[in-house]
Amino acid sequence: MTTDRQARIRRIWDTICDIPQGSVASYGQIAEISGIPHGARQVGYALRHLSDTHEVPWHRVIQTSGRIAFDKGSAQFEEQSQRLLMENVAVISGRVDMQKFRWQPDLDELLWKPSSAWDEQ
DNA sequence: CCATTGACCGGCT
DNA sequence: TAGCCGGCCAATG
Repeated sequence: MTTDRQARIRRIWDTICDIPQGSVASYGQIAEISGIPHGARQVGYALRHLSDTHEVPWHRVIQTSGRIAFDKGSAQFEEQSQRLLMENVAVISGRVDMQKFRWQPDLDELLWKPSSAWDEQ
C-alpha cells in the first residue's frame, strides 16, 4: 500500500532524475514541477531521506540563490561541489551561476512529465 | 492538539 | 555580501 506521502516523495525523486547532467535546479523549482506548490521544504525532506544516493542526482539540487545548501565546511558540501565540478558546473565560493546553469525544461520534457510549471517566467 | 524543526524562499535593511 | 524576518507546510515529539 502506498501512502500519499510516499507517492509525493517518489514524484520528487523522479523530477530530480530528470535534471540533465550539467544543469542544476532549485528546491522550489523541483517542488513546482512535481506538482507541490510552495513545497521546497518537502524537497529537502525527500532528499534527506534518500537511501540509495547513487540512483538520484541529488547534487543537482541547490538553493534558488545558487548556493549549496550544506554548511561550507561539511563533507557533504565538498562532495556536492566535486560532483558538480565533475560535470562541468562551475562552483565558485560555494555557489553556482543560476543564469548559466539553471535547468529550463522545454515543451517536450513537460509533455513527457505533465506538471504545473508552465507559467514560470 | 500544540510546539518545534527543516539540504527552503523572498523581501527588506 | 550578510543577516533578519515572516511565510510556507509536512513531519516529528
